[in-house]
Amino acid sequence: MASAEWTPWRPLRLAEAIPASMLAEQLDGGQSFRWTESPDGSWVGVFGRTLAALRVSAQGLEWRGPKQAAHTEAALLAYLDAAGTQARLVESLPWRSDPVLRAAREAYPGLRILRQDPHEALIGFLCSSNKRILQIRVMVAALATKLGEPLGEGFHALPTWAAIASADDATLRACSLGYRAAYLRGTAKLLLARPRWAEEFAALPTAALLEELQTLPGVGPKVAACVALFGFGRLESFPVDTWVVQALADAYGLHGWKPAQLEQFGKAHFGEAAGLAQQYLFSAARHGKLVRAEVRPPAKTPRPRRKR
DNA sequence: GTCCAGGATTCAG
DNA sequence: CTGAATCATGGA
Repeated sequence: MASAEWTPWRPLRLAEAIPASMLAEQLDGGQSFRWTESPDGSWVGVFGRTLAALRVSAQGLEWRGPKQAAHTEAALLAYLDAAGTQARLVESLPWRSDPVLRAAREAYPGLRILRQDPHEALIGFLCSSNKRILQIRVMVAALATKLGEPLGEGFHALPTWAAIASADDATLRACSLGYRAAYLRGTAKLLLARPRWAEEFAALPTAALLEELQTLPGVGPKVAACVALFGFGRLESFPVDTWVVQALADAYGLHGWKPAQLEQFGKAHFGEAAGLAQQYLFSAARHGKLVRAEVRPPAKTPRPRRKR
Protein backbone atom coordinates (compact mmCIF):
# COMPACT_ATOMS: atom_id res chain seq x y z
CA MET A 1 0.00 0.00 0.00
CA ALA A 2 1.14 3.54 -0.68
CA SER A 3 2.84 4.99 2.34
CA ALA A 4 0.69 7.74 3.80
CA GLU A 5 2.23 11.02 4.78
CA TRP A 6 3.60 11.48 8.25
CA THR A 7 3.96 14.64 10.21
CA PRO A 8 7.48 15.99 10.71
CA TRP A 9 9.19 15.14 13.98
CA ARG A 10 7.87 17.30 16.79
CA PRO A 11 8.91 17.66 20.40
CA LEU A 12 6.87 15.74 22.97
CA ARG A 13 6.76 17.57 26.26
CA LEU A 14 6.77 15.34 29.31
CA ALA A 15 6.97 16.47 32.92
CA GLU A 16 10.29 14.62 33.10
CA ALA A 17 12.72 13.74 30.34
CA ILE A 18 13.26 10.23 29.01
CA PRO A 19 17.03 9.68 28.61
CA ALA A 20 17.95 8.51 25.12
CA SER A 21 19.36 5.27 26.46
CA MET A 22 16.05 4.55 28.21
CA LEU A 23 13.69 4.61 25.26
CA ALA A 24 14.33 0.98 24.35
CA GLU A 25 13.76 -0.25 27.88
CA GLN A 26 10.64 1.87 28.16
CA LEU A 27 9.06 0.60 24.94
CA ASP A 28 10.51 -2.90 24.65
CA GLY A 29 11.29 -3.91 28.21
CA GLY A 30 8.46 -6.36 28.72
CA GLN A 31 5.56 -3.99 29.34
CA SER A 32 4.21 -3.57 25.82
CA PHE A 33 4.94 -5.94 22.95
CA ARG A 34 3.94 -3.57 20.17
CA TRP A 35 7.01 -1.42 19.47
CA THR A 36 9.71 -2.04 16.86
CA GLU A 37 13.04 -0.27 16.54
CA SER A 38 13.82 1.19 13.13
CA PRO A 39 17.33 1.17 11.65
CA ASP A 40 17.68 4.88 12.49
CA GLY A 41 17.06 4.20 16.17
CA SER A 42 13.51 5.53 16.26
CA TRP A 43 10.63 3.35 17.44
CA VAL A 44 7.34 2.67 15.67
CA GLY A 45 4.39 1.16 17.44
CA VAL A 46 0.66 0.88 17.89
CA PHE A 47 -1.26 1.40 21.10
CA GLY A 48 -5.03 1.34 21.01
CA ARG A 49 -5.87 2.60 17.53
CA THR A 50 -2.96 5.00 17.50
CA LEU A 51 0.05 4.54 15.23
CA ALA A 52 3.06 6.62 16.21
CA ALA A 53 6.83 6.90 16.12
CA LEU A 54 9.14 8.08 18.90
CA ARG A 55 12.80 9.02 19.07
CA VAL A 56 15.19 10.89 21.30
CA SER A 57 17.27 13.49 19.46
CA ALA A 58 19.54 16.24 20.71
CA GLN A 59 16.34 18.23 21.23
CA GLY A 60 14.91 15.54 23.48
CA LEU A 61 11.91 13.26 23.00
CA GLU A 62 10.16 13.68 19.64
CA TRP A 63 7.16 12.08 17.98
CA ARG A 64 5.49 11.82 14.62
CA GLY A 65 2.41 10.12 13.24
CA PRO A 66 0.15 9.83 10.21
CA LYS A 67 -0.89 13.31 9.10
CA GLN A 68 -4.60 12.62 9.09
CA ALA A 69 -4.58 11.38 12.69
CA ALA A 70 -5.32 14.38 14.89
CA HIS A 71 -5.24 12.69 18.28
CA THR A 72 -1.78 11.15 18.17
CA GLU A 73 0.03 13.64 20.40
CA ALA A 74 -2.66 13.60 23.08
CA ALA A 75 -2.69 9.81 23.04
CA LEU A 76 1.10 9.70 23.42
CA LEU A 77 1.00 12.13 26.32
CA ALA A 78 -1.46 9.93 28.18
CA TYR A 79 0.40 6.71 27.27
CA LEU A 80 3.72 8.07 28.55
CA ASP A 81 2.33 9.65 31.73
CA ALA A 82 3.24 13.16 30.58
CA ALA A 83 1.66 14.64 33.69
CA GLY A 84 4.41 13.13 35.79
CA THR A 85 2.24 11.20 38.24
CA GLN A 86 4.83 8.48 38.55
CA ALA A 87 7.66 10.95 39.09
CA ARG A 88 5.93 11.88 42.34
CA LEU A 89 5.10 8.28 43.22
CA VAL A 90 8.78 7.34 42.97
CA GLU A 91 9.35 9.44 46.04
CA SER A 92 7.13 7.07 48.03
CA LEU A 93 9.51 4.19 47.28
CA PRO A 94 12.13 3.25 49.90
CA TRP A 95 15.11 3.91 47.62
CA ARG A 96 16.77 6.04 50.30
CA SER A 97 17.04 3.09 52.67
CA ASP A 98 17.16 0.26 50.12
CA PRO A 99 20.47 0.07 48.21
CA VAL A 100 19.14 -2.56 45.83
CA LEU A 101 16.26 -0.41 44.72
CA ARG A 102 18.45 2.66 44.61
CA ALA A 103 20.97 0.96 42.30
CA ALA A 104 18.22 -0.40 40.05
CA ARG A 105 16.63 3.02 39.83
CA GLU A 106 19.94 4.67 39.00
CA ALA A 107 20.54 2.06 36.29
CA TYR A 108 17.18 2.91 34.69
CA PRO A 109 16.44 6.54 35.49
CA GLY A 110 13.05 7.70 34.34
CA LEU A 111 11.72 4.19 33.74
CA ARG A 112 7.95 4.40 33.99
CA ILE A 113 4.92 2.17 33.71
CA LEU A 114 3.25 2.61 30.31
CA ARG A 115 -0.43 3.45 30.54
CA GLN A 116 -1.75 0.77 28.20
CA ASP A 117 -5.41 0.06 27.71
CA PRO A 118 -6.85 -3.06 29.39
CA HIS A 119 -7.46 -4.85 26.12
CA GLU A 120 -3.85 -4.55 24.99
CA ALA A 121 -2.45 -5.59 28.35
CA LEU A 122 -4.75 -8.61 28.58
CA ILE A 123 -3.95 -9.89 25.10
CA GLY A 124 -0.23 -9.36 25.56
CA PHE A 125 0.01 -11.14 28.86
CA LEU A 126 -2.35 -13.96 27.88
CA CYS A 127 0.41 -14.76 25.40
CA SER A 128 3.20 -14.28 27.90
CA SER A 129 3.18 -17.46 29.97
CA ASN A 130 6.41 -19.40 29.67
CA LYS A 131 7.61 -17.27 26.76
CA ARG A 132 10.41 -14.81 26.16
CA ILE A 133 9.68 -11.19 25.39
CA LEU A 134 10.84 -11.49 21.79
CA GLN A 135 8.58 -14.46 21.21
CA ILE A 136 5.60 -12.72 22.79
CA ARG A 137 6.14 -9.85 20.39
CA VAL A 138 6.04 -12.25 17.46
CA MET A 139 2.79 -13.82 18.68
CA VAL A 140 1.06 -10.50 19.30
CA ALA A 141 2.22 -9.13 15.96
CA ALA A 142 0.83 -12.20 14.19
CA LEU A 143 -2.50 -11.79 15.98
CA ALA A 144 -2.71 -8.16 14.90
CA THR A 145 -1.70 -8.83 11.31
CA LYS A 146 -4.04 -11.76 10.80
CA LEU A 147 -7.05 -10.66 12.84
CA GLY A 148 -6.75 -6.96 13.64
CA GLU A 149 -8.21 -3.99 11.85
CA PRO A 150 -5.76 -2.39 9.38
CA LEU A 151 -4.51 1.03 10.41
CA GLY A 152 -2.58 1.74 7.20
CA GLU A 153 1.00 1.16 6.13
CA GLY A 154 0.82 -2.47 7.13
CA PHE A 155 0.05 -1.74 10.77
CA HIS A 156 -2.93 -3.23 12.56
CA ALA A 157 -4.85 -2.74 15.76
CA LEU A 158 -5.09 -5.71 18.07
CA PRO A 159 -8.00 -8.03 17.25
CA THR A 160 -11.31 -7.65 19.02
CA TRP A 161 -12.59 -10.47 21.22
CA ALA A 162 -15.14 -11.18 18.49
CA ALA A 163 -12.40 -11.63 15.93
CA ILE A 164 -10.45 -13.95 18.23
CA ALA A 165 -13.51 -15.96 19.21
CA SER A 166 -14.47 -16.58 15.60
CA ALA A 167 -10.96 -17.21 14.29
CA ASP A 168 -10.41 -20.72 12.95
CA ASP A 169 -7.87 -23.08 14.46
CA ALA A 170 -5.47 -22.81 11.54
CA THR A 171 -5.27 -19.04 11.88
CA LEU A 172 -4.56 -19.16 15.60
CA ARG A 173 -2.06 -21.99 15.12
CA ALA A 174 -0.22 -19.84 12.58
CA CYS A 175 0.37 -17.29 15.36
CA SER A 176 2.67 -19.71 17.24
CA LEU A 177 0.50 -19.43 20.33
CA GLY A 178 0.84 -23.06 21.36
CA TYR A 179 -1.42 -23.93 24.26
CA ARG A 180 -2.08 -20.20 24.79
CA ALA A 181 -4.50 -20.29 21.86
CA ALA A 182 -7.06 -21.92 24.16
CA TYR A 183 -6.46 -19.16 26.74
CA LEU A 184 -7.18 -16.45 24.17
CA ARG A 185 -10.22 -18.26 22.80
CA GLY A 186 -11.70 -18.91 26.21
CA THR A 187 -11.19 -15.37 27.43
CA ALA A 188 -12.49 -13.98 24.14
CA LYS A 189 -15.70 -15.98 24.42
CA LEU A 190 -16.28 -14.82 27.99
CA LEU A 191 -15.58 -11.16 27.36
CA LEU A 192 -17.46 -11.11 24.07
CA ALA A 193 -20.59 -11.37 26.21
CA ARG A 194 -19.42 -8.46 28.39
CA PRO A 195 -18.72 -5.55 26.06
CA ARG A 196 -18.23 -3.18 29.00
CA TRP A 197 -15.87 -5.48 30.89
CA ALA A 198 -13.04 -2.94 30.97
CA GLU A 199 -15.18 -0.27 32.58
CA GLU A 200 -16.65 -2.77 35.02
CA PHE A 201 -13.23 -4.07 36.00
CA ALA A 202 -11.83 -0.56 36.28
CA ALA A 203 -14.46 0.27 38.90
CA LEU A 204 -13.19 -2.47 41.23
CA PRO A 205 -10.66 -1.96 44.01
CA THR A 206 -7.38 -3.64 43.20
CA ALA A 207 -7.83 -6.79 45.27
CA ALA A 208 -11.22 -7.44 43.67
CA LEU A 209 -9.84 -6.58 40.25
CA LEU A 210 -7.10 -9.19 40.64
CA GLU A 211 -9.67 -11.82 41.64
CA GLU A 212 -11.98 -10.95 38.78
CA LEU A 213 -9.15 -11.13 36.26
CA GLN A 214 -8.24 -14.59 37.53
CA THR A 215 -11.68 -15.92 36.62
CA LEU A 216 -10.59 -15.61 32.98
CA PRO A 217 -9.00 -18.69 31.39
CA GLY A 218 -5.25 -18.30 31.12
CA VAL A 219 -5.10 -15.63 33.80
CA GLY A 220 -3.38 -16.67 37.01
CA PRO A 221 -1.81 -14.54 39.75
CA LYS A 222 1.10 -13.23 37.69
CA VAL A 223 -0.80 -12.36 34.52
CA ALA A 224 -3.54 -10.73 36.59
CA ALA A 225 -0.94 -8.60 38.35
CA CYS A 226 0.54 -7.51 35.03
CA VAL A 227 -2.85 -6.61 33.55
CA ALA A 228 -3.75 -4.66 36.69
CA LEU A 229 -0.42 -2.84 36.61
CA PHE A 230 0.02 -2.13 32.91
CA GLY A 231 -3.61 -2.09 31.76
CA PHE A 232 -5.45 -0.59 34.71
CA GLY A 233 -2.75 1.65 36.13
CA ARG A 234 -2.69 -0.10 39.51
CA LEU A 235 0.81 0.95 40.51
CA GLU A 236 0.60 -1.05 43.76
CA SER A 237 0.28 -4.31 41.86
CA PHE A 238 3.45 -6.45 42.12
CA PRO A 239 3.85 -9.12 39.42
CA VAL A 240 6.21 -11.93 40.38
CA ASP A 241 7.78 -13.67 37.41
CA THR A 242 10.91 -15.79 37.15
CA TRP A 243 13.14 -12.70 36.98
CA VAL A 244 11.61 -11.12 40.06
CA VAL A 245 11.87 -14.41 41.92
CA GLN A 246 15.55 -14.48 41.02
CA ALA A 247 16.05 -10.81 41.89
CA LEU A 248 14.40 -11.06 45.30
CA ALA A 249 16.30 -14.24 46.12
CA ASP A 250 19.70 -12.88 45.05
CA ALA A 251 19.44 -9.31 46.24
CA TYR A 252 17.21 -9.62 49.28
CA GLY A 253 18.12 -13.11 50.42
CA LEU A 254 14.59 -14.43 49.98
CA HIS A 255 15.65 -17.90 48.91
CA GLY A 256 12.95 -20.54 48.70
CA TRP A 257 10.09 -18.07 48.94
CA LYS A 258 7.05 -18.89 46.87
CA PRO A 259 5.62 -16.37 44.39
CA ALA A 260 2.61 -15.54 46.57
CA GLN A 261 4.91 -14.82 49.50
CA LEU A 262 7.17 -12.67 47.36
CA GLU A 263 4.15 -10.74 46.13
CA GLN A 264 3.21 -9.99 49.74
CA PHE A 265 6.77 -8.96 50.52
CA GLY A 266 6.86 -6.64 47.51
CA LYS A 267 3.62 -4.91 48.38
CA ALA A 268 4.60 -4.52 52.03
CA HIS A 269 8.18 -3.38 51.37
CA PHE A 270 7.58 -1.07 48.41
CA GLY A 271 4.08 0.23 49.12
CA GLU A 272 1.78 2.17 46.82
CA ALA A 273 4.22 2.18 43.89
CA ALA A 274 5.33 -1.44 44.29
CA GLY A 275 4.69 -2.12 40.61
CA LEU A 276 7.11 0.60 39.63
CA ALA A 277 9.75 -0.82 41.97
CA GLN A 278 9.08 -4.22 40.43
CA GLN A 279 9.82 -2.79 36.98
CA TYR A 280 13.16 -1.39 38.15
CA LEU A 281 14.10 -4.76 39.62
CA PHE A 282 12.86 -6.62 36.56
CA SER A 283 14.94 -4.50 34.17
CA ALA A 284 18.01 -4.62 36.37
CA ALA A 285 17.80 -8.37 36.86
CA ARG A 286 17.21 -9.07 33.19
CA HIS A 287 20.29 -7.09 32.20
CA GLY A 288 22.54 -8.31 34.96
CA LYS A 289 22.69 -4.97 36.74
CA LEU A 290 21.24 -6.10 40.02
CA VAL A 291 23.17 -5.23 43.15
CA ARG A 292 23.34 -7.63 46.06
CA ALA A 293 21.90 -6.18 49.22
CA GLU A 294 23.13 -6.13 52.72
CA VAL A 295 19.47 -5.79 53.63
CA ARG A 296 18.41 -8.31 56.23
CA PRO A 297 15.57 -10.47 54.97
CA PRO A 298 12.39 -10.07 56.99
CA ALA A 299 12.16 -12.55 59.84
CA LYS A 300 8.50 -13.22 59.53
CA THR A 301 7.05 -15.05 56.56
CA PRO A 302 4.10 -13.12 55.18
CA ARG A 303 1.01 -15.23 54.77
CA PRO A 304 -0.05 -15.61 51.16
CA ARG A 305 -3.41 -14.11 50.36
CA ARG A 306 -6.35 -16.45 50.30
CA LYS A 307 -7.29 -17.75 46.87
CA ARG A 308 -10.87 -17.76 45.72
C1' DG B 1 19.92 -33.44 22.67
C1' DT B 2 18.83 -30.41 27.04
C1' DC B 3 17.18 -26.39 29.22
C1' DC B 4 14.45 -22.36 29.69
C1' DA B 5 11.08 -18.70 28.80
C1' DG B 6 7.38 -11.80 32.32
C1' DG B 7 2.85 -19.35 33.99
C1' DA B 8 -1.66 -21.57 34.20
C1' DT B 9 -4.14 -25.64 34.82
C1' DT B 10 -4.90 -30.14 36.30
C1' DC B 11 -4.09 -33.83 39.15
C1' DA B 12 -2.18 -36.62 43.08
C1' DG B 13 -1.31 -36.74 47.85
C1' DC C 1 -4.28 -27.22 51.14
C1' DT C 2 0.63 -28.10 48.61
C1' DG C 3 3.68 -29.82 45.06
C1' DA C 4 4.48 -32.13 40.56
C1' DA C 5 3.26 -33.04 35.85
C1' DT C 6 1.72 -31.23 31.73
C1' DC C 7 0.82 -27.99 28.35
C1' DA C 8 3.22 -25.87 22.58
C1' DT C 9 6.88 -23.44 20.73
C1' DG C 10 11.35 -21.51 19.62
C1' DG C 11 15.89 -19.98 20.86
C1' DA C 12 20.28 -20.62 23.31
